Parts: sequence; C-alpha cells; structure tokens
Amino acid sequence: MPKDAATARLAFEIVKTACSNCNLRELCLPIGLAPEELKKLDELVSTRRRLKRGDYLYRAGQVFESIYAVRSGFFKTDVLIEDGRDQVTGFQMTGELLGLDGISSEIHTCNAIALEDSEVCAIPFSHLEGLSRQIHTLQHHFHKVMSREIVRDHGVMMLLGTMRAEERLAAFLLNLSQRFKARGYSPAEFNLRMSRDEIGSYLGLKLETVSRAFSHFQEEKLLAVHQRKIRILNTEGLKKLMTHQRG
Amino acid sequence: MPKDAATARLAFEIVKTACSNCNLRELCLPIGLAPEELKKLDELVSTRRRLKRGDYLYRAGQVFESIYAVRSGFFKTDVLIEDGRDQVTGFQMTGELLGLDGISSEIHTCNAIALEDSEVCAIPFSHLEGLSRQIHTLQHHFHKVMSREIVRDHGVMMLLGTMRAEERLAAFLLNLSQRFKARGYSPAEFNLRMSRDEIGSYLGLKLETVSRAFSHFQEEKLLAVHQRKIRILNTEGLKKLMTHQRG
DNA sequence: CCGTCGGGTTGACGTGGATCAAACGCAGGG
DNA sequence: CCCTGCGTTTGATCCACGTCAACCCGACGG
Repeated sequence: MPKDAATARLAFEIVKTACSNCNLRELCLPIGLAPEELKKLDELVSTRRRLKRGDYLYRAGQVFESIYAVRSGFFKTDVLIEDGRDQVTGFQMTGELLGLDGISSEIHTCNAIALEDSEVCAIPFSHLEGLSRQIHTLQHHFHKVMSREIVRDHGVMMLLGTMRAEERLAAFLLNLSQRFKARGYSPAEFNLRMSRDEIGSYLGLKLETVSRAFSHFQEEKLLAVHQRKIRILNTEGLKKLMTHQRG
Repeated sequence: MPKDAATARLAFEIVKTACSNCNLRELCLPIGLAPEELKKLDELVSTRRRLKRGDYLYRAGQVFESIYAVRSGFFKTDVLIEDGRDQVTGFQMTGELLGLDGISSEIHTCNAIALEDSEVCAIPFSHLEGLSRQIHTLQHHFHKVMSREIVRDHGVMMLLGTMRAEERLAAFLLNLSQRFKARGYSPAEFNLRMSRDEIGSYLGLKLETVSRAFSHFQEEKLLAVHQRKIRILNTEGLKKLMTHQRG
C-alpha cells in the first residue's frame, strides 16, 4: 500500500481557541459547566488543528498525548491487522471525541482520518485529568462520554452479530439521521461523507451488498439516493425493517 | 421466557472486604497504589456480594450505582432488543470490572449473569469518582481500564466484521488462554464456563457452527475437547489459522 | 470535445454458515 | 436401575451474502 500525498501529510495549522465561546459547548466536553469552570477549560484546550480531507489526525502506533474534539468536519477511525484486513470502527462528527482508545496503552490503537476538511481541538490528556480532579462536573461528564462509547460499541457488536444486511444499513442510516438532527441539521436529508466501501467495512458487509441494499430501499420508497446524497422518505419503515424481520 | 428460580433471585450475601489484603490487588483497581492510598481504597469497596450460578448481578434497566470487580467466578454480559434477539457482549473473569456501561445514562444497559458461583466487590461509583479526584494513580488507572474496554470492543468488532467462523473461535480461545495465563492458571488447559450457544452469541455464530468448529479443530489436532474441558495442543496452529486464511 | 479514472451499480454464480432435523450422552431424579 | 431432559454433535439442505465481472456515470484534465 503506497503512501500517497494525503496519507503522508501530517502537517496542520494551529489556531488559538476557546471553549467558552465555542458554539459547540452544549454538545462537547463543556456540557453543564459553570462559567468560571468554563474559563479553566479554555486554558486546557490549547490548540486547534485544521485537517484536509484524507489527512490523518493520528495513526495506530503513535504515542498518545491528547484526545480530540471534532469542531467541524467528519472523521472515520479504523483498525487494521497484519494480514491486511481492516475495519472501520466508527464515524465521528461535530462535538464528538476522538482518541479515547489511546489512553489504555499510551499508544493509539487505530487510525483517525478526516473524511472532509475538518477542525479539531486538541486536549492534552494529562491536563484533562488534572482539571477533572478539580471540577466534578467535568470529571463526571468525561466518564459518561467514555461509557457512552462503550455502549455505542456494544450496539455495533449487536448489529454485527445478529442483524442481516438491510437491517444493518437501516440502523446505520437512522443513527446518522439522529446525530444530524441533534446538531440542528435535517434528519431526513444529508450527505454521506463516506464511500460505500467504508460503510461496508463499518457494517461488516461488502460494498456491493451495501449498494444493493440502497437500491432496494429506493425501490421500497424508503429512501431517495443520489450518489452520496440521502433523503429518508419513510423513517418508520426503516425502523420496522430494523427490528421486525428475521424468519 | 418464564422467570425461573435462578433468574428471579436477586438476593445475595454481603461480606466485609478490603483491597489491601486482596490477592487480586495486582490485577484489579489497586494496581500501582501506594500503601496509604490502598488504605483509602479499602473504605471505598464497601461490600462484597456472593452470587450463585445463574444469578443476575444486575439487569438492563436497573439504576446504576456501583461498578463491580470480580473477585472469583465467571460472568457474562448480554444486551437484548425488543424483537427478542440478544447478544453476549463479553465474558468477565477474576479481577475484571463490570458495569462500566451504566455510567453514561445512570442506567445499566446490559445484564450481568454469573456463569458459576462467584463473588464480586461492589464499588459505589460516586465514591470512586471522589477518591480518584484525590489519588492520581487511581484516576489514571481507572481511565485506562475504561479505555481498555473500548479497545477490547474494537477487537470484537473486528472479529465480527471480518473473520470467518473458525478464525473467530480460534481468536476467542487464544484470548481466554491468555487471560487464564495472566491469572496463574494453565493457558493450555481450562474449563469453558459457557455453553456453545453463549460462545456462538458472543462470536456472532450459531451453536451448531461453534460445535462443528470445535470438531474440526480436534480433527486437525489443534485441540482436545471433552465437553467444556479444553486443552490447546497447538497454539501456533491456532494463531496461524486466526491471521492466515482468507482466499 | 473526448479520454480516463474512481466510485457505484447490476448481474450471474459460488459458498460459508444458518436452518432443520435426528441422534447422542451425560446428569439428575425416581 | 431406568427414565427424562438438556446441551451437544452430526448430517442434509437452503439461502444471504460474497465473489467475480461487466458496465455505468459524473468529475476532471488535456
């Protein structure tokens, strides 16, 4: 696998930033903090990094120092094993945290790649631990975020272990829809930032199967699909498909 | 599904306990703590619970208050969705923590069930947060444990998403072997505490497939299997099978 | 304008594991 | 001792998804 220009690049811009006037503060780490606590958090989030589509935020094997909050843009994380197989473990959007997997061994265990031009806030982890020893709310919120990641992963395990192809895709789309909605975007119409192949990798399916499922959903009038542009026409239908089925 | 005696029972014995003289302190939360810190931890781990095989430690939907450290015995956790499908999300043995999934919403999101007579230490979570604000090492260690759970889940996602049946079982057995070894037991010979069905649920396979894979491993002289008693005859062979294959 | 290229769609076919079904074997109870 | 029941094994068949291959289509460059 040759290193192309994008994967080789790790350069990025650094911008001064502050949580206290970030419009994501209701979505991100600062949730529920008092104004004076928020000010302390400002000192913590020292740098902002800009990444172009295809850039690596970090790579498996790199030393872990910071976690990252997505300020804008869209990421995927993936793990790969010796024999070449790989799997997308998640897609991260605005306000979500990246890098939690690195805490355990002080080494990142997956790659994080920008799927579109993006910005992240880097949060040095030792600072975060320091500050969360002072601010209960921050500590508790951080624990909740980690726990939520575990719960999310269990959901994916469920999906991979028990659902069939179309159920998986329906679950995936409904989840995306949900998350766009929470960010003030239309839950019914959005652009996929990832390829069919990346969706397949996440869902444990081949891209052809994903493509066929999209086509079938269109025939069933559940979706309108134009390349990566998705419009959900029948949310209930998708939900039913997700739980119902299974002979 | 009728509630039988075992599933209905939630009663348990309570025993006074102390981390400072627990022989698991190198495996469990106390890792790396100084003696005086250890003493503080003793106050925190207030109660020990005994469970019989089949007892629920907690159930999905119950209010989350404590995490639990397995002192002896063996557990499984599983999630289930409306339509009746369920999936085992993990097996926990001595020194491992249970209940981390409950932190995010203050409600347990899975069931934890003893697969043999077991004992756990209950650790009230708010106390743990309090103490980890005082003891850096404890705080950091706890974060590592949560992170390790995330990494583990990614491994399972990888397994479910990309491996075929025999690779999954090989990976599963090698993982168990590893964990028994870390606890001072033979890595080559052990008893499975779970049924073929539970293994299958965890690995995203049907019990028949698990059974056939066991039989095939025996033919290949990789294992000796007598019901739930497993002896690994060829670790390297299992490892090769795990990574190698794939046309 | 056309040629190329990468991602996506669609079709034909093969297969790994699910499903269905029968039989086995150990454990527990009478 | 035999009967019963559950977990497991094993076999026969089926089908969802993977594989392989052709083709489409919008983007981009010359």
